[in-house]
Amino acid sequence: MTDMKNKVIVILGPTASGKTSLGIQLAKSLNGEIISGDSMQVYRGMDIGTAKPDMAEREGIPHHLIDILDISEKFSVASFCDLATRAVEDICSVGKTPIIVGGTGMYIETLVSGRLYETESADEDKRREYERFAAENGATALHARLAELDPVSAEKIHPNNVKRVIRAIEIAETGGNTKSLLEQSLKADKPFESLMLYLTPPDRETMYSRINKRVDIMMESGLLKEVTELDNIGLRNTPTASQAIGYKEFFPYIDGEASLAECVEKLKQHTRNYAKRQTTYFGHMTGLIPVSAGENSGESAKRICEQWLKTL
RNA sequence: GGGGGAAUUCCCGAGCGGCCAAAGGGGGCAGACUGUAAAUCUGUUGUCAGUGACUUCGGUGGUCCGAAUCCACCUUCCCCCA
Repeated sequence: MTDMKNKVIVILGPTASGKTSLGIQLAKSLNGEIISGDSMQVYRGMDIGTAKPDMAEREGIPHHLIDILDISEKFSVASFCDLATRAVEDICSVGKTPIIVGGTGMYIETLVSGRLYETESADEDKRREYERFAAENGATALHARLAELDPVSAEKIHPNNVKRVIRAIEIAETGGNTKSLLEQSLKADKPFESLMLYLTPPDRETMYSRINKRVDIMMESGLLKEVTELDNIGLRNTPTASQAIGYKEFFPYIDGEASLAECVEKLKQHTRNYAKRQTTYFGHMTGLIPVSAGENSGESAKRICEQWLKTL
């Protein structure tokens, strides 16, 4: 018997597609535990806006990677992969099935493929310096610097995408290697076997109206209060949490620069845009098993999972 | 009742005789994505058998080789004086 890899089930899909409840359903019937694959649910206090399942909804199923950070803390793919990998091991070690549920495509793809490589972590001061450089001399000038250090990456990254340009420069300058070389030499070593269920979105119109409705419900549930309280403790100056959709949209209202209705509208729009971006992202991922969200999506998903878990 | 201003492509908004299917922004649609990813960025957006043709700039009729741009009338809206 060789070293058998752990098996994990992954559920992904755009926002408001029903991932959370499907995950819990599966966890119940497959003796599983949930690992959240979401970049924002990790933050304590961000509940309503991130559509975090509350205790009742969780139905006693243990959830990992939820409420593990203070909003002031930074989160990234790297930390996610780290923590998620550990969670998978823990869950498997007690004979249970890990079920990763989330919509952050990049996090999940990176985790599952095991393709994250080691390199120096980010230097915030350096980043700010580059940002200033780009602001003063133009994005093209910064891109030109990348072209000298790593022409292959420069070719692939659009000059206007300053964030990515900076990251590539960062790698080239600190790692003694370049982003493109790392990408090339990368041998994806999967940390575990995974079955990826993709909750296919309904037609655009339905998806959007579902999103709009969900935002209205969030408002009724006290989203504004949640945002205001978090803003009082510095949300808008946090490195990662401040980016969350469902929060930043209200800053103009809090500052008296826009009406509540306008902010809610923006929030709906951003959520719709986000959902679209997610579907684009999932669209290029391979190995996804489409599951249409519906009444018996739980049943069919369950059957697929059971069968897969039986195989070696 | 008198005087003045405005009507532009899905929306806002430039254009003020040819270089205008019409700037710019928004929205929509499509896409990229390897340590900020709920972020960041790109393309596209009148129609069609698409280096070209055709229909658009409130309506109708004029002027002109030529009009979104000028004139007349009509419709609607806004402002000022009554």
